[in-house]
Amino acid sequence: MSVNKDYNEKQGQILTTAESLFSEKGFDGTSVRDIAEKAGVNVAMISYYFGSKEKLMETIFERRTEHIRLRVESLMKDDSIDYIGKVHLIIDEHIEKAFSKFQFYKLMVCEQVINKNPVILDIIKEVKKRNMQVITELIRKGQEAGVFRSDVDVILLFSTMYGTVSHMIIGSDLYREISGLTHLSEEEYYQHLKQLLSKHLKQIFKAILTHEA
Amino acid sequence: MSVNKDYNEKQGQILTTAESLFSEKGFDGTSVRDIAEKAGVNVAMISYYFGSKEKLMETIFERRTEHIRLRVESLMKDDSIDYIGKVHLIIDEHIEKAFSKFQFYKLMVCEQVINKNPVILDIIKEVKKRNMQVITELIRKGQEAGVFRSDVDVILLFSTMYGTVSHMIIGSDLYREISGLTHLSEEEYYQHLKQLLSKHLKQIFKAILTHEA
Amino acid sequence: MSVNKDYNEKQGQILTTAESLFSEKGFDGTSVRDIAEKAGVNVAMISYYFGSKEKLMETIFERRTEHIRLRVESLMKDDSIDYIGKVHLIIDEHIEKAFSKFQFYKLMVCEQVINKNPVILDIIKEVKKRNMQVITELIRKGQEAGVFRSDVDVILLFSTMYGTVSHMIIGSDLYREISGLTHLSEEEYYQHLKQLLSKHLKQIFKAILTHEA
Amino acid sequence: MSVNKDYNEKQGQILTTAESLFSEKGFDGTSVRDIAEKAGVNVAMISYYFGSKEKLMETIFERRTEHIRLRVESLMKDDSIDYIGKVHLIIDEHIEKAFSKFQFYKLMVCEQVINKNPVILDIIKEVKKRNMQVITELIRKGQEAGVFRSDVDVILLFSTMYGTVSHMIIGSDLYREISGLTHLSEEEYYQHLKQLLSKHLKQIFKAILTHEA
DNA sequence: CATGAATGAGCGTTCATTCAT
DNA sequence: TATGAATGAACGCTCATTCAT
Repeated sequence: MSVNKDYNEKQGQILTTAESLFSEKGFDGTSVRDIAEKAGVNVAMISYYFGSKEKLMETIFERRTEHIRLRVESLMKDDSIDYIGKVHLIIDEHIEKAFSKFQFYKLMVCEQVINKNPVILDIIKEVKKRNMQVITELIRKGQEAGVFRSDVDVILLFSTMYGTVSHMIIGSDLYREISGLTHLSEEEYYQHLKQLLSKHLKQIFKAILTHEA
Repeated sequence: MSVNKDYNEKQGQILTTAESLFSEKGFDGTSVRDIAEKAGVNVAMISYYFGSKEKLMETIFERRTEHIRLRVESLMKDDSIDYIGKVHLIIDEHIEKAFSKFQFYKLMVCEQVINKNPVILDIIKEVKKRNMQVITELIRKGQEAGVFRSDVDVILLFSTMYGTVSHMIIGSDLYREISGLTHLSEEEYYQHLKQLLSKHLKQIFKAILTHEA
Repeated sequence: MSVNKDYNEKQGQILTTAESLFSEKGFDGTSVRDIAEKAGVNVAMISYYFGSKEKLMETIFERRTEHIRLRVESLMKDDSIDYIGKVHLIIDEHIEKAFSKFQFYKLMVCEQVINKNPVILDIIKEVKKRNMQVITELIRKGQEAGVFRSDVDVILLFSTMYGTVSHMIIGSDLYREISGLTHLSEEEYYQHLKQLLSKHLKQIFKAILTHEA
Repeated sequence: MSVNKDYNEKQGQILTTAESLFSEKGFDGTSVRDIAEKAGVNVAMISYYFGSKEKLMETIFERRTEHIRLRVESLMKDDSIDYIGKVHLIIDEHIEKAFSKFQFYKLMVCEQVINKNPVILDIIKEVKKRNMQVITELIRKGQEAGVFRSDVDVILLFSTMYGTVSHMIIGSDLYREISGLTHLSEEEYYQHLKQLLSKHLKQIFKAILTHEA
């Protein structure tokens, strides 16, 4: 099922380093020398292993595709969880994934904006479609069960979930400053954010999906 | 009141072209020769007018600062509009601004991610703080009037507004495809999106701000 | 007799500023913008007044030609001064001229090395030949009078005079440091140097020109 | 003992070519493309090997430092050579070194004038101090032995040696023309000059250092 | 299998100069 | 007469990539 190849230690090192640097300085703002140096490998090794800088970027996305994909499918079928509970699962999984690989999520946002590389764009589109299908299906069932309202725009709901989380991650520095939480470590502040976001999004989803407030 | 200088025709041409290219290909992915060629000016003219590529970018942001800033302040004082009405004004103004300068909004998202240039980051932070203050003030008054709930997190609300709109603009291609609206022109699709977003965000704000659904 | 044109105030300002900058940073290391800015004139004015940066340099040399030229000719004919006295006059005049326009002398040294501009080289050659003729003539007369030795190489003598003085001017910083005279102002140190050089060169000339020590 | 690194063939080729071009056209008057073309290497190779144009210049000076340094130290201790003989050794060694690397000596003169690069200036100062110490020590011993006069200014003597030789090298074209020796090759003329300079400087040193003429 | 050496292409910038006014 | 605006050319340098070993 997985398209992920196995990467040896050096390849993994390069991928992780590149992901980090691309996310911090952008694709064009990062040189292969930067990556090679920080990853402790030879410059030529990047072309050698991945073919080119572009292919390296694509490999980063391929490697993380698995991660972006919502994994709640099996739980969806679990009848012991109600529809709102399943929505909560989705929200929490998304938040968890986004914050655990926040550098990659930043990178993904930029790549969508710049959309220079069609391969990457396809990967992003594919996984987004996939995730939307999961949600669409859940909402459809909820609607059939009479739990969810019939006039729900999944795209908008999806955008709010992705958009709000992305925006918080991207602007976390500013919001930490405004919140006066500069005394927290990044890790602590992220834990705090995750809780806030979870509650916030659940409130929004409930309001939009259900008949009552 | 405005800090904007006046730009002559060529300067304006360069600024608009650069904004467009930076937004499409990123700052580092755009060369000054790209800009010069597309703007129909000499390469040297960019340094001549703006000092450097970086300064050009900063000038783009300075020029648009005015635009990003919410201008509803005066309407806020208009007693003939109720609190929810004022919230709607804010939402619609933000959507209108974002879509009318969508390239700049994309650029702004990427610059926040990459955050290489502190001058630009400061501009973004400043205007975001400013806009949040407007909203905070309105909500505070609404709370005093007993119209709005007391447990409102403005940052989260703000992030949802900005994040949802940004996300729709960034992913508009994908969502147009999924919606099956590829027959619409970009302009027509954007009009459609704006309406959807307006309704969507108003629903969310109402749910979060007010006591009833 | 003089080929010097009259320069208006701005032209003089440009010439003096350029002479100083060329001497400090070299011809190619100085931009016309540097000169214009420091001289407080428009950039275009340099081309306007002097035709080009090269012509400006040539004009600097033309203006100073008069200054480099030894002016002892009339004194040479004064029978009340003996031959050694006349040699002393030459030495002191050269030292005085070199130190009073030390920036130009530095510039002259560099231009001889770089010898890119034939016009300037010609100017230098002409005035050097002229000055050597004065000395040659004096020495010839001194030889005829039996005061000076017959085996004198004027070129070598000339080189020692010019070379020693140039070298002291060029390396004055180092020599001031070595001499432990850093407490003196440049002006004071130059006065000191001039006296030392005068005595030193007179000693050398006497040794080489005359029969006794 | 030597701080000189070993330079491979291409590095040596670049260094020699650059030294020649810098000496002929000045540092700022020489482009890295000039050097690369004349040295038969790629432009990028200069940055690749030396880091920058400036560093290349510094490397040229580092490479020649060894050469400038007077190497008579061992001979100084040879008791079979008298003090005047040792002075002659110094003079001849200096002349030999200067003429064998005359391009570098020209370069050194210009760099002292322009003194833009402190690294290079330090190298020059260091080696000059070093060489002056050698001479100072010799003269001191000669004075103790009663051979040399007590009132000797080493700086002036040093300046005369360096200055005269430099001046002859810089103005060799003019002096060859005046001497009517244009039929000689540069090599032949230099041999001739070296002999003249040797005799001339020895005569000067003798006059200044010793009690008799 | 891995890499140091090397390179053509392109980068952002500065240059001396021109020209319309 | 004097100058702000503008420019083609060249600058030093970095880039991703190739290739012999």
